[in-house]
Amino acid sequence: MTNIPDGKMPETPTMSDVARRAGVSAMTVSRALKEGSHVSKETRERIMQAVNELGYVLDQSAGSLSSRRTGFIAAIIPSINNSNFSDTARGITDALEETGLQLLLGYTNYSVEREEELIEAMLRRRPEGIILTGGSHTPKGRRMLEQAGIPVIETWDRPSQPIDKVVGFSNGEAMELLVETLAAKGYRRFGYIGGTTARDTRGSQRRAGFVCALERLNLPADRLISFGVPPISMEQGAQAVVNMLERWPDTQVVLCVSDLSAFGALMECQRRGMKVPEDIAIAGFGDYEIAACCHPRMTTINVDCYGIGRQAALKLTQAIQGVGKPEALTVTDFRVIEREST
Amino acid sequence: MTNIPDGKMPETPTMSDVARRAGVSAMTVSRALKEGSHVSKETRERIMQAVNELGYVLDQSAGSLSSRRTGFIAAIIPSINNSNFSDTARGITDALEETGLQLLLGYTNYSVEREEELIEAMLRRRPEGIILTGGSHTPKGRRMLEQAGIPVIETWDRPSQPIDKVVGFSNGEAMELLVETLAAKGYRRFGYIGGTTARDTRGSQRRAGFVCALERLNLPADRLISFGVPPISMEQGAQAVVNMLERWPDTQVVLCVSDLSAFGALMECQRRGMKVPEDIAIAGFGDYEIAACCHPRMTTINVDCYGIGRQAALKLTQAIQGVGKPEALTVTDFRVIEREST
DNA sequence: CTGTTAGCGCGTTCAC
DNA sequence: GTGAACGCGCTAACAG
Repeated sequence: MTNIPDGKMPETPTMSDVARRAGVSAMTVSRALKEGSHVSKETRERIMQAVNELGYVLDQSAGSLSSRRTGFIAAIIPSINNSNFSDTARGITDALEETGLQLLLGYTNYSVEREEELIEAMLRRRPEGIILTGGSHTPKGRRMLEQAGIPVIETWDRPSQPIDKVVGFSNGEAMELLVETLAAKGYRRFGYIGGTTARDTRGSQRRAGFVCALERLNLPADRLISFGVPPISMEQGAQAVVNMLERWPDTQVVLCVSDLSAFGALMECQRRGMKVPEDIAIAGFGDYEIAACCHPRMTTINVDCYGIGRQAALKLTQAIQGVGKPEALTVTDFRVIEREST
Repeated sequence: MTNIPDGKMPETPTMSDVARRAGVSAMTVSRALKEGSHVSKETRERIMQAVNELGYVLDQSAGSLSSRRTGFIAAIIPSINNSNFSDTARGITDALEETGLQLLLGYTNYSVEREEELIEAMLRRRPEGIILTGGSHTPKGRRMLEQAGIPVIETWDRPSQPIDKVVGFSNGEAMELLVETLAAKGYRRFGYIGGTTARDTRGSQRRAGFVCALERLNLPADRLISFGVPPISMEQGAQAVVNMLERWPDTQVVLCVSDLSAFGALMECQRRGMKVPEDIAIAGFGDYEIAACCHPRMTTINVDCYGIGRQAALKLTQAIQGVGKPEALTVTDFRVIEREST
C-alpha cells in the first residue's frame, strides 16, 4: 500500500487552528462544539465563525481516544438486501437517534466465518455495544464478544446459551403456530420449502418447527424440499415448488421459509395454470411488503422486525448508560396473518 | 463482567499489557500484529500467545490517529431496503475486500437533510474516501465534501456539476430508451407512475425522460400520476394504477419509476380481472429480482447496480492510493429487458 | 467562564 | 530485529 501524496492538499484544519483564529484555547473550542457546555455567547460565536471559515469538522476518533467513548454501536445482520433485517436496522437507527450514538452496520451474507471477521473488525473500532442476528457464532467470535467488555444483544432468535442479552422470538414456535392454524382450516398434506439447513439457523428452526407441529398432529412431515444456499431466492422458491409437485402432486399446502421463496412458488404455480389456493395453498414467513401486495395476497407470519431493532437498541443504550437494569430476555411478538393464499 | 484472578485489569487490555506479558516492547507487538513486518518467528509466537491469552484486540482508532489512516471509506445510500442500492453496497464491499478498507454505510431515507447530517457524522470519523448516491446535496453538505480533502464519488447519476468523480448513468436517457422501445412495438397511449418529484432526483429524471421521449415522438405526455413520497411502495403503485385507469381508461402502457411500484400496479390490474399485457401493458425500472419472477414477467430497464458499486470503490481506492489517475467520469450500462408484461 | 497540564493507545522515526 | 522517545488531535481534570 502506498502513501498519500501529501504535498498539494490543504491539510484539514485541527482544533488548534480554529482556536488560534478565534483567539482562544483549544479546550474552549472543544467545549463550544459540545452541547451543554458553558461558553459565553460571544466566544461561542467567534469560535463558530472560525469553524465556518476554516470548514473545520471535529475529529471524533481523536476525541474518543481521549474521552474513552467512541459514540457508536455495531450491528451485524445477515443481509442488507432483506427487508426483514433492514427493518430491524431502521428500528435500531430510530431508537438511537436521541442518544447521539451512531450505527455501524455490517452484513455477513449468512456466513458465520464472515461474521467472525466482522466482529473483529467492529471490535477494533471499539463500539460501545454490539447487536447480532441469531445465536450461532464461531467459537472465536463468541470468545471475542465475551471478552470485549461491552453489552452484547443477540436478536431474531432465542439462543439456549446467550452471550449476554436477547431480543427475539422462537422461529420454531412461530412456524408451529402457522402449521396449527392451517391444520385447523382442514389442510392435511403439508409440504415445506427451505434452504439447506446448515447455514441459516433461523431457517432450520422454522423447518424443525414445521416437522414438530405435524408430528404432534399425527400428520406426515416428510414433504421437505431443501433448495440452495440462503438466502433462498424467489426463483429458487419457484423451482422448489415444481420439484415438490413432481414428487408429491397431491400436496395441499406449501409452507416456505420466507415470503420471498413463497412468492416465487406462488408465481410459478400461476404460470402453470394452477389456482391458488384452490389447487394448492401457499404460505410464507416474515410478512414482507410483497405478501400484502401480491395476488392472491399471501398468508404469512408477521414478525416485529422493526420492534426487534428498536428494543435491542433501547436495551443496549440502557446497558451502556447504566440506567436501570435491562432484562436479559425480551420476547417479541409474532402472529399469523391469514390472507387469500390459504 | 468477568473477573480475572491476577489482580489485573478487567479493563480491555492494551498493547503494552500484551508486551509486558510477552516480555517485549509495545513496538514489537505492534509490528507482530501487522502483516509484512520483520519480527523473529519466536517473538511473534510468544506475542501471539499473549494476545490470545488476554483476548487482545487491536485498537484501530488509536492506531489511525498515529498513522493518519483510518482504514475505512463511507458510503451513503438512500435506502438500505432496496435491492438496487444494496447491490451497489455489495459491489463496494467486494471491491474493497483486498484493500483492507472497511465500509461504513449510512442511509438517508431519501432525505437530503438526513444526508447532510450523515455526511458530517461520517466526516467526523475521517473516512479516506466517500461514495454518495446521486448528485443532489444541500449546499452545506456539498461544501463539507469539497473541503474534506478526500476523494468523493457520486454514483447512480450524471450530475452536471460533479463534486469530484462520478460513476453513473443518465436516468433520463434510460427511461427515454424504454419509451422508444415500447413505441416501436406500437404502443401510443403512455402513462407514467412516480413519486412526488422534489425528493427523489433519479425519479424526477426518469419522469423527465419519459416526457421528453414522448414529445420527440409527437405523442401526448400528459398521463402522469405522482403518488406519495419516495420510495414509492408496491401498494402505492397499486393505488396509482387505479387512479390512472379512472382518469385515462384507454391507457395502453404504464411505465413506473421502479419495478416495485410496477409490481404493485401489475398485481392490482390482475386483481381487477385485467389481463397484462393484453388489456394493459406495464413496465418497471431497475430489474429487481421480482421483475424476473413475477407472472407475467416484467419488462424493465436493467441497471448495473453491482458494477456501479464495484467501479466506484475501485476508482476510490485508486484515488486514495494515488496509483494512476482515475477517470473523472465512468458511465455505466443500462439496457431494456423485454419480457411478458409489454 | 476559560486556560493549563497530562494523557488516551497506538505508529512513526530514529537509534542501536 | 528490537527499543525509546515523541506526537497524532482531542478531552478529563483541575486550576484560576
